[in-house]
Amino acid sequence: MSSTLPSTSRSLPIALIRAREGVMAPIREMLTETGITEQQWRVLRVLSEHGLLDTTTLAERSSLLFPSLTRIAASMRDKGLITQTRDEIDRRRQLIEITAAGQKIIDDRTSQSTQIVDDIKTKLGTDNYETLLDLLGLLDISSND
Amino acid sequence: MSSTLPSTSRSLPIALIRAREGVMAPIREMLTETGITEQQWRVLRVLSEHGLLDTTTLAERSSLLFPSLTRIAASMRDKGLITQTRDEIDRRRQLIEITAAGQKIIDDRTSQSTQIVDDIKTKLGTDNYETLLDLLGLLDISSND
DNA sequence: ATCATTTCCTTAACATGTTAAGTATCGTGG
DNA sequence: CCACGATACTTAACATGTTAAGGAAATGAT
Repeated sequence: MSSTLPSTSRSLPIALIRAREGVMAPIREMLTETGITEQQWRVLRVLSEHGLLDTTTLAERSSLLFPSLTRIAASMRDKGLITQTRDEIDRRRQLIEITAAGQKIIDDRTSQSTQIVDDIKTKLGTDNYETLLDLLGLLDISSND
Repeated sequence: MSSTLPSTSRSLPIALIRAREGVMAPIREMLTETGITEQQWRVLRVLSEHGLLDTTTLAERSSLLFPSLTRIAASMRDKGLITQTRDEIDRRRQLIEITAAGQKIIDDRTSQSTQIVDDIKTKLGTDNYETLLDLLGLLDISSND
């Protein structure tokens, strides 16, 4: 007779939103100075880590939906942060690569970004931090079990 | 000299996004049948739990930004899910209340919603589930420590 | 080769996230 | 009572989330 929903104060979706907000607040603050958005930062991070990528792979690795990435990539191209080229073998594919200007943003902010993450680890404790990442991984659809 | 960012595959913000996506997917599926969005569902949940609320409190409890709630409330009013009245004491305040039609949505979906949450608990194990909520709470700014 | 299907991406439309500016009301010191 | 700042919301503007439809290139069966 489970006729009552759990209190919203103990709701997992809401807890995830609030935790994300807590984590992103200092990062967003940093990015405001840089003039890029959180999503653009994610794209730069992935491109910096993996090099040349097609749009599908990039969308997956940066956890962006395809239509969002289309717009974001166009904006980043206009800003000179990435280049878009067509795959000559499979002309449906688009290949995206980070530019020197894009890489410079990463380089300039790496130290600051690392500090923010360290602060969070300290706040939670390293063990808890790792536990949290593991538990979140269990909820991830794309890494199915 | 921490000159390298953590791999994006072990990034907390991205893990939070993906976990949220995993949790919300079945809920969103349920809500599609109902014809309301995830945020509207949250508003209904909070109103059902707490009764009459002013906009500020409602925004906070449903984890929505004020401008978003303004739009969402207007849309929900037009759908007949809530009522908006002005506070006669403090005429700046707006009081929002769930309607019978809104409550019916909650009632109709409570069982299904509970089942979804139970599935997640089972997937993680109850202990892990509680641990996860606790850890997420530590990241929440609004519940500062 | 040709047509249907699939794959990769773009566009469109609407809702929300986010920041900033604007409006109306309240409370307070002078 | 009045000017002032604070509070509670609204609007605006732009970026993203989300779903659906569309377009172009590859693939496979005939």
